[in-house]
Amino acid sequence: MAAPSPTPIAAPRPAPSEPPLGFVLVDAARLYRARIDRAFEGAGLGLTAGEARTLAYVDFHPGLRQSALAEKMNVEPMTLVGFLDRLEAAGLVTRETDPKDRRAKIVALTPEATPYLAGVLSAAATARGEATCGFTDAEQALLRDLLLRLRDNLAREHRLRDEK
Amino acid sequence: MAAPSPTPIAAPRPAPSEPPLGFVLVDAARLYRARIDRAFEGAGLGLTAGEARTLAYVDFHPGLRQSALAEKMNVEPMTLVGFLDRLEAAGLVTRETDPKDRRAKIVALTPEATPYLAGVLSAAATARGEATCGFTDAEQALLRDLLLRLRDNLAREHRLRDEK
DNA sequence: CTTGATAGTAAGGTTTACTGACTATATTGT
DNA sequence: ACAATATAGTCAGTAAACCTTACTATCAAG
Repeated sequence: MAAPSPTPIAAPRPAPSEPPLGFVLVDAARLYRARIDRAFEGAGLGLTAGEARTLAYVDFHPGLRQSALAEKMNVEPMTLVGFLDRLEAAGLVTRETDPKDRRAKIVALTPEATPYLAGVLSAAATARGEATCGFTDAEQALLRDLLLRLRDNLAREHRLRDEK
Repeated sequence: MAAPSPTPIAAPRPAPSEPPLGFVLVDAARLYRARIDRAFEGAGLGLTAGEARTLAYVDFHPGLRQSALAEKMNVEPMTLVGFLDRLEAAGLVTRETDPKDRRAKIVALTPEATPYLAGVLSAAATARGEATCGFTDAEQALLRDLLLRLRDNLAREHRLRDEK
């Protein structure tokens, strides 16, 4: 066995046997997003995933300024502008000048948004049901908790980098 | 219970208290991808996340045709073409005509790919370590298993839709 | 009242991924 | 044998989501 061949081919890498966590996560998210896009399309809401996400976040966190909303969503303010532009053009949100700071704008849902929001949550629930087929409630909750922790880890880092 | 007030404002929605699973997943994946992109950029590999993912998949599943590789990656064949074009131009993969079917091409890594692959795996490990900061090994494995199941649920559905 | 920070935006680019049309090759029915 | 058809890959064009850079309007402090 002395002087083993230089193994010019097929080095003895540890063979991860399955793709690393990040690949699985990115794959799962891509499929999930595609599924949600289709669900929204089928629901005839005329909303993209990003717009729908914005709508839901405005509902979860009402009365925020754009910058604060962008931070909650972990997107750059400029990314949010595009979403809000389309939602505002569709009459689903308003941008009202903050009386305390006329540079800032407060985002709010219009009454017209209510059925859209319901459609968004319903489509999201459909997609979720399909994705978590075979999951127990406990597993589903566990997955969400793990993802929340992971997201917060990354968001913290992201923010540190921005503030530099 | 008779004739409850019509609650004209602020309907009693169940108040999800936290964003639904799908939103958390998409958020987490976006941050993860951004983190990986930065890691690759910092590593000076000159690869995007998609290209790196392709490289890793070719390594996990050597000798596949493009169509089979695309299916493994859960992307459309056309999406894979772009990744392979750039990887081939960079001299990291080859497309060799399958002797059994001259329409088909077998994707393989070149020797030059080895250090890139190592860099990819290393950058992925760094990002993973940051994302799963505070996770036990068991939690990390659990998360991966849950995501794998979720991904397979969605991939199955995706495939059914395609074959229609 | 100027100097500097902040909120939002306009412009433009990158990555990822899709659909539909096309070419070359293979397979199958008659 | 050969026309009909299916398949593997590709070209072209499109779209979503996100980013960076630079600009305007407003505010806050010296």
